[in-house]
Amino acid sequence: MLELAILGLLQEAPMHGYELRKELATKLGTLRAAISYGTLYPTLKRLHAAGWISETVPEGVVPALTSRRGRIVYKITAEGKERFADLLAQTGPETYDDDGFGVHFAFFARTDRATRLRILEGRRRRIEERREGLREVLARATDRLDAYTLELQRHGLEACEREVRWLEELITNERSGRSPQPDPSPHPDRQR
Amino acid sequence: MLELAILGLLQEAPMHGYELRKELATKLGTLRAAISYGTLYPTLKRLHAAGWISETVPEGVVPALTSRRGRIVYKITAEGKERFADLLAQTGPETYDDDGFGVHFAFFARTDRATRLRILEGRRRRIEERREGLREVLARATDRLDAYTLELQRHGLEACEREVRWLEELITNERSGRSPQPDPSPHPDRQR
DNA sequence: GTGGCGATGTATCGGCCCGATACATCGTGG
DNA sequence: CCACGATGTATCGGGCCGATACATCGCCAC
Repeated sequence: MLELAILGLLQEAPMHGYELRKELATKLGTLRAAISYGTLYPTLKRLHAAGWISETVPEGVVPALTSRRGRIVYKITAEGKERFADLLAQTGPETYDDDGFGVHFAFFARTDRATRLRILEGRRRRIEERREGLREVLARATDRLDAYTLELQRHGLEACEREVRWLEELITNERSGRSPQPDPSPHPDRQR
Repeated sequence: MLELAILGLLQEAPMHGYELRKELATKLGTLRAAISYGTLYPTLKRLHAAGWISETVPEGVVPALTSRRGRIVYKITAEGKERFADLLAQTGPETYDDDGFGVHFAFFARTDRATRLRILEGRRRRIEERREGLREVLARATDRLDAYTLELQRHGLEACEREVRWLEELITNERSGRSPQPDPSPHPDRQR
């Protein structure tokens, strides 16, 4: 999952670890807590070993002057781009859980409409199941559970209902073409 | 975190693993996906090693007849109850993240009012910070992010605002004593 | 009656990810 | 001139997950 997110961000621009972590945090918003370095660096090593990203130590225009030391800039490779496309297109069950869906959604601008629809519908189904489970509990176990636990269920149920409505709206928009412009062309690298 | 949840459930009634997992799933509702056995059994071993729960193989009234085999019933010990009380009362930063808060809230019926208030307020603060972060991003980075990413942030922001309102309401109730009856007496063991 | 099948039940393993920790450099302001 | 906060890379122990394996129980179809 993190692999997909990293590849996606590096597709937009090369970056070093610290920067990557911040971009990750803003791009993924609420759906995932800020990634820890204890996760990030090992993952970057893994991606490098797999040949999907390259690690380069940038030596400023004049090495002796601009030597910022340690900074390692990661850049996606051609194989990495293929890998990213594969991950983006696949729609397994893990695509519909909270983390998986969030990451996929964050890169919808690079996903084709058919896949977007499949993911949105899969996610809706998943949330509907969760919602039904909660309704079940609230209907059957009102006496077995204390007031706080019930309140927790009620709040969870409300969140599910709201998310389903949100997904419905997104699906409708996708179908009617009123969706946000996907901009399928690669992002121009941002200046840094 | 899982430790707290297990101890809490076993405080209500002795159980074997399978049952525990189901109770865990309903009690914790949305806030935590169903716990995996790959987590549950090692954790139970850990709790047993620490002396907080006991493992017993129940031999039916007449062993040869009712032998259901393997089933291991876990029961909380006196030390376990102390441990549970300690965990319930402590309010570190991990008490305010999604998982931690959910588990603590689920056992609010066994928590004293002062602690409940502290936790609710800590949680509110945490969510308010998250909310401010999202507002920041939405205000400053509208041009840097694509429409889908923005929609994700917007949706996250809405969820934060709603959760803050929910917490406000709970806090008000706690302060005015209109909160759900805490029922501080130990649950009568359910028949099984 | 028996044979399969879904629910019940215990258990392990590889691997992802986290929090804590350590350490070095840079820019700024006291 | 030096202290401190932001920037930056890296490791380690441990919690938790999904996949997998395997055994039993109750029931229904054949």
